[in-house]
Amino acid sequence: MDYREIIEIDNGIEITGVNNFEMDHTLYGQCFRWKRNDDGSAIGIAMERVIELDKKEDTLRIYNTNLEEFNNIWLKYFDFTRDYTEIKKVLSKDAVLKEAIKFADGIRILNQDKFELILTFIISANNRIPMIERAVEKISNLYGKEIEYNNKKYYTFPKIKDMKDLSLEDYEKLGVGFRAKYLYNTVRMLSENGEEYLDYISNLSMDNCHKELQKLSGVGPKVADCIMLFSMGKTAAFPVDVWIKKAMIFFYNMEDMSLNKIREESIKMFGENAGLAQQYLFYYARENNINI
DNA sequence: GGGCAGGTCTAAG
DNA sequence: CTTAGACCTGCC
Repeated sequence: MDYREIIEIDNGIEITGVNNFEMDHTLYGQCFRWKRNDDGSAIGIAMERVIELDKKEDTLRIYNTNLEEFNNIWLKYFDFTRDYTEIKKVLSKDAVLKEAIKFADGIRILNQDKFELILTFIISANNRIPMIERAVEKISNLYGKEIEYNNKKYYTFPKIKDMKDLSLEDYEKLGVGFRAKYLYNTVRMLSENGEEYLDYISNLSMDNCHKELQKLSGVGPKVADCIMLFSMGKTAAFPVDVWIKKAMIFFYNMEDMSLNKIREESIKMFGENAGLAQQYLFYYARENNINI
């Protein structure tokens, strides 16, 4: 268990005895809708809600929520049903991971909305984070639901039904460049496949899920792995991007082989928690700006 | 100004 | 099944 007790406070909840969670390690790599304040606290729009996070020592406060909502939504979203101490113990048998974990020991996997993950990570392909954030915000402002918090307006990420009738021109106005047609095709396909389709996919085996997701326009092996890891609870998924490729070659002396082979080898090495290993390694590699 | 960014698509061997 | 090239856009 990665926390001790949860109590309701004024306009929120307080979780004490929090282990294995640092906001800086978790919020900004997997999601594009968290904003960091200067004091380290954060505000984010997720699961059709706005919440604020503030952590001091091992006490985490979540504002604009309550106990019931925490149990129904945020418990799963922040992956508090998983025991990271145990996972880290297993992964630490690997010397490289032991170091990487020391460096980013507060990583958790966020269990996000599937549709949001698909669209935002299609946009992420060969793109920069500020541009991705801008596009995701634009989509939300245009097609999401307006919600108010502290006299300010926020916009949730839309549902499939909110976007199913958009034209290609609508997508081109988002400033996503060549990815506009990917989004257009994917939303149409998801809409045609019906509401249950994404739940159906998420229940498939690793390999079948990975293959099925790549039928979506703009979804290749890397984005498919991100979707599986960040929204479908598939912790064995191992997204291979340029940084992870560098890391596997640099730290594990892997040959400079194809991305798919690096993926296969890594999943073989790290097993059911390969995705968590990927997160530690990604953070480690990127923060240290390793070069080969 | 050319190069590049959390890859994917397409065409061709 | 594997692999080069092109690709929007904005910032260095």
